[in-house]
Amino acid sequence: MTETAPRPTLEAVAALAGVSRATVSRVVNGGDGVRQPLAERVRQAVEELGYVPNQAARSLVTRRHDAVAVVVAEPETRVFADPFFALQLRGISKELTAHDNQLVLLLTEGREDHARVARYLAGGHVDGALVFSLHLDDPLPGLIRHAGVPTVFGGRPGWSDGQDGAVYVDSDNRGGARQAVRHLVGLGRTRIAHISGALDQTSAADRLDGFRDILPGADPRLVVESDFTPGGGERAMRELLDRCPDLDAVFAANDLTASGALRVLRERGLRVPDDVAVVGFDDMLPVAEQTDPPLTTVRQDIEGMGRLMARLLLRDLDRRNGGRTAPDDGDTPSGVVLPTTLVRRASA
Amino acid sequence: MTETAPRPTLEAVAALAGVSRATVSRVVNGGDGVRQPLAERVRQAVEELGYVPNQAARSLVTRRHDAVAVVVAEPETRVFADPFFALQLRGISKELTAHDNQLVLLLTEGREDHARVARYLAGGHVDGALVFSLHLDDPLPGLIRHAGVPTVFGGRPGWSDGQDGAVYVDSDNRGGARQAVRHLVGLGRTRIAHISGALDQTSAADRLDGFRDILPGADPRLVVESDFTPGGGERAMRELLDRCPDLDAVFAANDLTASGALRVLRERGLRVPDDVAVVGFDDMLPVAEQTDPPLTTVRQDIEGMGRLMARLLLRDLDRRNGGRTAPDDGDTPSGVVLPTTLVRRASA
DNA sequence: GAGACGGCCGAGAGCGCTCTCGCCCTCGCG
DNA sequence: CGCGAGGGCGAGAGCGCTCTCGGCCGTCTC
Repeated sequence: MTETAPRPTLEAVAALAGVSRATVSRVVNGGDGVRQPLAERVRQAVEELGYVPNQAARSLVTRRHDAVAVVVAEPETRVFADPFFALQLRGISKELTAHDNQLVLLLTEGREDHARVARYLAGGHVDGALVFSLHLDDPLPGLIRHAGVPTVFGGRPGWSDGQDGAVYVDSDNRGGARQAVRHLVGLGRTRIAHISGALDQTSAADRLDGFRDILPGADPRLVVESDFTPGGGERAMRELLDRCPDLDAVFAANDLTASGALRVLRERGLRVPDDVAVVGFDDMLPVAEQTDPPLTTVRQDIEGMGRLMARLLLRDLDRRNGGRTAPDDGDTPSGVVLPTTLVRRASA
Repeated sequence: MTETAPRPTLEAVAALAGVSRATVSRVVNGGDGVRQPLAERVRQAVEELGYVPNQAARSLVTRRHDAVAVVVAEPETRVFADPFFALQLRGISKELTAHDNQLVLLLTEGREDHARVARYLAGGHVDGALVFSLHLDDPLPGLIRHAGVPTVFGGRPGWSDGQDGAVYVDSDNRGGARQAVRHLVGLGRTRIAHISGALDQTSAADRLDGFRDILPGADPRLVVESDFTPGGGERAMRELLDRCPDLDAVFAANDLTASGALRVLRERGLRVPDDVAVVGFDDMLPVAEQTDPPLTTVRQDIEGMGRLMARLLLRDLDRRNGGRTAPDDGDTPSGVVLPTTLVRRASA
């Protein structure tokens, strides 16, 4: 098994088919300008030898790699604790493989990794990058832009360094939050609290903004910043109850936080939704459906976000490449925001 | 920003430093056999031009890619619903980047993807592969072995086609199960049930075997096959209670299953651990710590498994390569099994 | 029927790197 | 002071592919 079978080359195929390398190349890459019978003979030779093009040699001349980096800036373990990231990855993967692109995964653990990633991207090993950077002060987006690699961001990036044209895909966090709060208002709730996520993340900030859109005059004590985790949700819920024992609804920044809040409410003997209505965000199924009671929440299409990111990047890439500079479809928006929907279950 | 800055080549560096390409190459690759001052001059030129080697050109001649594929065979969404896979991936990523290797992620969704993956691996685009294949009847491992790529498996692969020498990393599922059950026995429990995972996965089968090791004469009605999900855990628990209302302990195949079981127990008014003791498996923190009561469970070092897989593969690769055929450290075991530890919390 | 045109195919020049060879220069030793 | 050995460096040959260019032939036009 260890014998290194010397892989057949273009040359070999050409010899077998009795044609030139150029012709084989043409057939392998789409086959334009080669007559039917000849092309067929080449295809047979390819089949017979089990020829697979050497990507390195190809890249060397085409300067394309058909590979895209996915960069996940993750100082915290959090992203791994919920399936959010995995789902996006899946969407990305589907879209990329549908277009014969490879997915190179770069996970960053700390500052020292930033330089490594920047170097890698600048090194031109991949055609583009999909970047997930959650925090406003993250230097990574800046470094990446500087590297000059076509990039699409997952989630609205922070505006910290005035990057105007940054292309990103996000879901409508603000609108989703409005839906949630409006729903609670519609239920007749009047003391509605919000447990936000870490506010150095745009998603958390946007959800808070949505909350404030509907309740501009909300008592500031009804808003607590938390961190998107169940444990954080518990702490925040306790604090809210201490501050305002009479609250009658909670909009949590995500389902995990909501699950923590539910636990505290139960522990304090408060009934959900009778005493306190609870709405989450994400519609993360294993969480939202399994809470007690099942969670009313705002659904976002996570896998769809991933797919869309990949699609935007690929489109950009082949525009630069094959470059039909058609101005009519040239309206790549700098940011695409996906809609959210409210999913009603038992908690509100 | 769109201007394609022509990246500097070895040639350019050589010219600037006033040496030959060969010398620059030597310096870039470790610098043996180049005198100090010259090497320094080269390094400065590299710095000044921002030179980054072209990996494609390099691979073309070295036939190495410094890249490893991670293949996740996942017909089901399940793996994505728990952080298991993400943690392994993280371990793998750390180890690979520490050795300057890239991680190419291949997610497979169905049968048609198998051929694609096999072709990719056989195509020699990567130096090796780390493969996660959960199901016994999965054809992927076979295809991959056939592709002749150095491979390490995550989890003991099924023996379906007598692959003797397959290298794999797994945790001690059987031993861990024994620990769990022994603990329950030590608590004085006598009617101990087991909710297994899907038995076409070796991890589930091994845990069941561990259970039987300790309780060879267990009432067969006390064992129910489930599917590693919370919902499955609920269904299984209901069935167990219907069959044997007098059971006094449950060993669940993983934490997710255990959480479902706990919910049913609470719903039926049974106290944990007073009436029924519950032990899980995995020690998946967001789950195990957040259940009510917190879960006693068997911990496995998931990230460590990932690291180890990567390390074994890399070692194998550079043995084939630099090939110090040292027979003394040549004892690469065909399977490495990592120990598990019992973590006692409140549920048992 | 001749010239022009266009479509197919082959020849050959690289893409940027590594690595083997062999030259030269230096040092050690007789 | 002469000779041999050895280490440092440069020249050059590819790695396997793509792509331009030019030659050939068939077809269309007048």
